[in-house]
Amino acid sequence: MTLDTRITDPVLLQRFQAVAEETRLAIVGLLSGGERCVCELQSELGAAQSRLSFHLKKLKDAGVISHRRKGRWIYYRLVPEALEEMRGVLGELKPQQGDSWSAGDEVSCCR
Amino acid sequence: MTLDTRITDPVLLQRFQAVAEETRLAIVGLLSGGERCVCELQSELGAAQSRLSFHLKKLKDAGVISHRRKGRWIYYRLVPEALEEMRGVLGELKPQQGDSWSAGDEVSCCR
DNA sequence: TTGACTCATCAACTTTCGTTGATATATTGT
DNA sequence: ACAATATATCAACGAAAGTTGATGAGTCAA
Repeated sequence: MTLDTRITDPVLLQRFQAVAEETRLAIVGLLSGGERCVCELQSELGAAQSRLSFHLKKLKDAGVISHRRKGRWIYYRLVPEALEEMRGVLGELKPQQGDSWSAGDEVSCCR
Repeated sequence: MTLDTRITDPVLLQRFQAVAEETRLAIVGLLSGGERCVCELQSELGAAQSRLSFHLKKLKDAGVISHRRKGRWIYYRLVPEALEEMRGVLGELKPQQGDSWSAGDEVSCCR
């Protein structure tokens, strides 16, 4: 699949949006140490339960995390494939050879 | 530097925020094909000049793109180091060994 | 079944973000 | 110096996102 196709994928955008928030980036950081239940995240982040739930939903809807119930608790964990997808796209974004600053002699662009 | 240090870096967050918007992600996609001036982006994206300028500023403030003036035109291009930084953090986020779903026999988390 | 516990959802509110149109600044050609 | 062009900035507005407190729904133990 081309970069152009991948970068216009709404799901990709949704994933970047999911991660691009302070609390959610912190959540993702914590989950990289292994799965956690909400109450653990709650104490580790010092965030209200309602607020945490809101952010977990964003991450889950974007496919960045998944969850499973274990008794009363719900454990969240990262979805490596989602992170890999973002990583992959970022990796394709490097400018080509010859796109250097010092070149500076292209044709003018407008009109 | 530890993952914890990197993931709490405000600049990293700013970079994810910069990229996590439809127009800006499209800009980044276009710039991966080489530098462009604003008027080129304008026609390629069909976006108003003022709007484009707004988004370019976000990307620039986050260090995701840089610019140079060439006569009347200002050319923007990607900053590979910034993309690499994001990529690097995402790469460290993969869960460790033994963090599998089927394990399911950890101690209970709360109280 | 009742109460305690964990988590999700909702409505109201506040804050942040993106858009638009107008204006300002810099550069070039005449 | 002046007009035209390219881009940035600003203020006003609307829309989207985050926060808070209250309530609902599932689970467990007594």
